[in-house]
Amino acid sequence: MQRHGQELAERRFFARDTTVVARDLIGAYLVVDGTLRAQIIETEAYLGVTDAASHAGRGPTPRSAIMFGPAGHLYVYLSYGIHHCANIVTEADGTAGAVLLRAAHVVDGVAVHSLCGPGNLCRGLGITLADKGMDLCSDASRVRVERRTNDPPVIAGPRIGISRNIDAPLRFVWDGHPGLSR
DNA sequence: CCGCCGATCTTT
DNA sequence: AAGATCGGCGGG
Repeated sequence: MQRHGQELAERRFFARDTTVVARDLIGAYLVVDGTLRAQIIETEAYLGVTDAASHAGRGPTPRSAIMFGPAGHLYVYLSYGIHHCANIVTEADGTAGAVLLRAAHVVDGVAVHSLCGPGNLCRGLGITLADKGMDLCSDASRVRVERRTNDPPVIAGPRIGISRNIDAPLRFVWDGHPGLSR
């Protein structure tokens, strides 16, 4: 695995405004099992009780309670009974928020490829419901986040695949990234 | 308890 | 355009 030397994201990085974190995560690296590196190229922000599209939009439920907890933990849910979707919890403890990881560009030294779509991303990185609640800020966790060292061009737009609160520009994409084909 | 429907993806 | 596939959640 290549050494990049970036700093690992601390809890205070995630414990900020969800929209800001979603934008700042573009270009950051997911490091999985210490062997797989994937640079994030697309995210979406899901807010708290004010966001009808968010799982936290109607207050905490057994599934979404983790979104109200401390930042830096992984919120994973099952989509359409088939796919896993991974989020990173944001905001101060007690305030709901999470960033959905939608696409990443894998750089493992041998094969370089993109994982487009949240289900494909989880599949490619081996993230399942078993990883729900994982603390990304713990040395013991198999998934870590490395902060980016420079700012890629980022475009904001409406989120994808939702039927409520459809206009809010809470989707963030690395503008012009070659791996972003669908 | 029952029924609906989704932060998706693949195939037709 | 539609099917796979199932758990969470809201209504009764």
